[in-house]
Amino acid sequence: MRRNIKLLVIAGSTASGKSELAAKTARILDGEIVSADSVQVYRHFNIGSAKPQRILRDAVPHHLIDIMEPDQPFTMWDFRVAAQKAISEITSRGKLPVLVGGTGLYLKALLENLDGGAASNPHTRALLKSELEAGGLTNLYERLRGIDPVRAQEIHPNDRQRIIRALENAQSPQLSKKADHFTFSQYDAKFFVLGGPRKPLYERIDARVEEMFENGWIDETRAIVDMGYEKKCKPFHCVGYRQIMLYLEGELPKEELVPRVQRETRRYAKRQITWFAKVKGAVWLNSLSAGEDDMNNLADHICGYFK
RNA sequence: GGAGAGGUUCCCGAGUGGUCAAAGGGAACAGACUGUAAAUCUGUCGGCUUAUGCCUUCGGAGGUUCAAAUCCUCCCCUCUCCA
Repeated sequence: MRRNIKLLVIAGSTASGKSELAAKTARILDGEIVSADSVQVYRHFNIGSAKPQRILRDAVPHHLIDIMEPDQPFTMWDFRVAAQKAISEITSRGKLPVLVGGTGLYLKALLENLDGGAASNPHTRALLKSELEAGGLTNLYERLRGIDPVRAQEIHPNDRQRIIRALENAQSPQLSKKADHFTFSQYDAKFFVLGGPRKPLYERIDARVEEMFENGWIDETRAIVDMGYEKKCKPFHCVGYRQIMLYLEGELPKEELVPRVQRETRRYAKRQITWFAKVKGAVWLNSLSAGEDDMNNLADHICGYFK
């Protein structure tokens, strides 16, 4: 099998400067960007997901942004399929695919060809959720132990989300197994992680969150609600939108909103960093020194790997 | 000036003689991660070359006791009410 599709991956935590740097390098290398971001796929969630600015998007083609409505489910599997498609289109044009994003699982699903098990089934999931409410988590966990003790071993008894998924998977008929899963990656990816010292990163996050609120994040959220989307829609549950929803419902005082979102964003960044720290062969670059010249240098540095 | 209430480990807050390095929550730090992943979950959280061990800690200084965050004395500070 071919393993020759070259890929540039630029990962990193929120506010690490991925989008900007990716656009720069993509322009130099004649590439197109494929976003690996679980929230940017959703339309209308613009400010809070820090979608790349218009200027960047006009300068370089971006894929997998604004492809879903807020009430549509989108999973790591959907990402893998969509990204593979986008990548093959890009390469067929003779361009370099530049994966950019902070969603570690998505990147992994694509790069390592995770097979993911049975397709998620809204019906069984709903059933399991009602069972959870009726019988408690422990019962579900015990059941999982009976059906798939190996998987149960890997999951913590408190992890309701994974327990439900594991049961959903275990209870599904085998036919749902994907036939086309690869045993090795078809991609030859060069993986970069943007970041830097924790302190400046956190300062940057705090400042950016504040800026987002100044840019009308609350109004944007309210507008999406007014469009008729229910709060159970997935993107409403991510960092920031979630807290804004609480505020709009009167559950969170206004003066606590911004600090709260800043804190959650910092935590999110930490989780991302923890995730990327495990990626083998990744090259870490300090992107926090901020200056325009520094960014250009970084871009040149990255491009050096593709000559 | 008088009457009450209170000062506990980074914060909030339990604890009124031993089972207390001290519940619980928060914050912080670290980690996990195969179809919700910006999600979900876990661990650590006074110090010590890591121990059924030692040392330091519950406003301060003394005292009682085999033993005190817990009892007594004095002092300092905070809050509420009355003047």
